[in-house]
Amino acid sequence: MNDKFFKLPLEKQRRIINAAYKVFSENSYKKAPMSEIADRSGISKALLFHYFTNKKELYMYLWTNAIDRTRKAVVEYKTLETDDFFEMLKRSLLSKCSLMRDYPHIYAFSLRAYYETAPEIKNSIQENYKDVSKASEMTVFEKIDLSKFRKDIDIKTMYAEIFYAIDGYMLKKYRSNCIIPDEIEEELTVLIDFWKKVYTREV
Amino acid sequence: MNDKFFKLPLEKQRRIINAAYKVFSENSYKKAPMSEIADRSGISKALLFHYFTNKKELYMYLWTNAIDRTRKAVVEYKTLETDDFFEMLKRSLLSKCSLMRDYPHIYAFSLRAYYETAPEIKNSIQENYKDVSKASEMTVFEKIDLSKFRKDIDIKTMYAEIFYAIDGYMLKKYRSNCIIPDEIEEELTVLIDFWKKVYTREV
DNA sequence: ATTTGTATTAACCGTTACGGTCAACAAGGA
DNA sequence: TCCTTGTTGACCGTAACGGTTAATACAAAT
Repeated sequence: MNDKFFKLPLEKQRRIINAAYKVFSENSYKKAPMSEIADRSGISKALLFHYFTNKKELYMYLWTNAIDRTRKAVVEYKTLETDDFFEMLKRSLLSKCSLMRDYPHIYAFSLRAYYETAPEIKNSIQENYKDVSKASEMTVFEKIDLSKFRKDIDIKTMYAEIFYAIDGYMLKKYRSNCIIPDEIEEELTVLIDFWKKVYTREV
Repeated sequence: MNDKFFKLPLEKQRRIINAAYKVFSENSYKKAPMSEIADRSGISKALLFHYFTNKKELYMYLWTNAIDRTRKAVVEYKTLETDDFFEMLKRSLLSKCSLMRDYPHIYAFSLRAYYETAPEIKNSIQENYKDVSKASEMTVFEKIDLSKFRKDIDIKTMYAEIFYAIDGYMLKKYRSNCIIPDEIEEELTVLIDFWKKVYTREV
C-alpha cells in the first residue's frame, strides 16, 4: 500500500475505490480483473499497481474501508440510539443511503466479500465482520421496546422477514444495475412505513 | 446439440445439467468455464463438447429447459388454480422446491440469466421470460380474492414486499451454499403462515 | 536552460485459462 | 478380426491475467 494514494484528490481516490467495489462485487475475487478496475477508474493498470502493491492488498483495503465507513455511518446517524424499531430501521436506511451516495457498490461488495471463498482472503474476512453484525444485532434486541408490537406475532420471524425483504429489494436494484440512492431511500421508506403499520399494535 | 445427450441415462443427464446450472449461476456467462462444468459432472471436456456443440448452445438449452420445467411445475402443482393468495404462495413454494430437488441451482441460474449482459445471448433471453413472469403476475391479480386481506394495507406493496423477502431468503441460502429443499420448504412455510396471519383480515 | 523529482503509462513478460479439436483408446458385438 | 460407439488425454491458438519496467511527460527548483 502506497501512501501516495491518500495524497490524491479525494475525488480521484473515490473513483478508483468505486471502480474496485463495482468490479469486485460483480466477480469473485479470483475472476475480478485488476485491468478492468484500472479502466473503469480512468487510470492505467500500472498506476493502480503503483498505489496498491497487489490485488490482495487492494481487496483488503476495500474491506476494512467498507467496515470502517459502515460503522461510522451507523454512529453518525445515531442508528442505535432509539428504542423504536422502525425508527431504527429508518436511520439505518438513511445511513446506508448516505454511504451509497459516495460508494454505490459498497453494500454489494460487503455482501459478496463475506461469502468469498478464495483461500487467500477468506480467513482475513469473516472474523471482524461477524463481530460487527452480531454486536449490532444484539444491541437491537436489547434496546428495542417490544411493547409496541402486535402481541400475536413472532418478533424473530418479523425481524428475519424484514431483513430478507431489504436484501431482496437491494438484490433487484443491483441486478438491474440501477443504484439511485434517492429512489432507494424513498421506496424503502414506503416499505418501512408499511411494516410499521402492519406490525405495530393498535392503540 | 447432439441427440446422444438425450439417450444418456437420466441420472447422468441431470449430473451434467446441474453442474452447468451451478457454474453458470456462480459466474457470468463469459467467465463460466466449460472445463469446470465438465469436471463437476465427472466427464471430460471433450465429451461435454460432444454433447453440446459449443458454450452458447449449452447455455440456451439450460435456459429453455429452465423455463419449460418451471412452467410445468406451476401447472403440476395447480399453482394458479386457487383464489387464495397464501395458498397460491404455498403451491408456488412447493413447486419450486420440487424442482429444486432435481435441479438445485435452476432458480439461481434463471435469475442470473435474466440479467445476463453478454451480447451473444442477451437478446435471446429476455423476451420469453418476460412473457412468463408478466403473464403469471397478471393472472395472480386477476384471480386473487382481495376481500380476505386487511382493508388498511396496500396490496401492491404487500405483494412486492413478500417477493422481495422470498428473494432475499433464497439469496442467503445460495450465498451460504446450502440448498436443502426440505429446509427451505419448511422455513418458507413458516414465513407464509406468518404473512397470512399478519395480512389477513380478522373475522 | 538545465537539472531534478514526480506522476503516469505503453509495452512487455511469463503464466495460466479458455473454447474448441482430434487422434487414439477401450469395449462390446458381429 | 473388424466395425461401432462412447470416451478421453493431449493438443492448439488465442486471450486474459497479475505484475514489472523502462520510458515518457511535466512541473518545480536551480
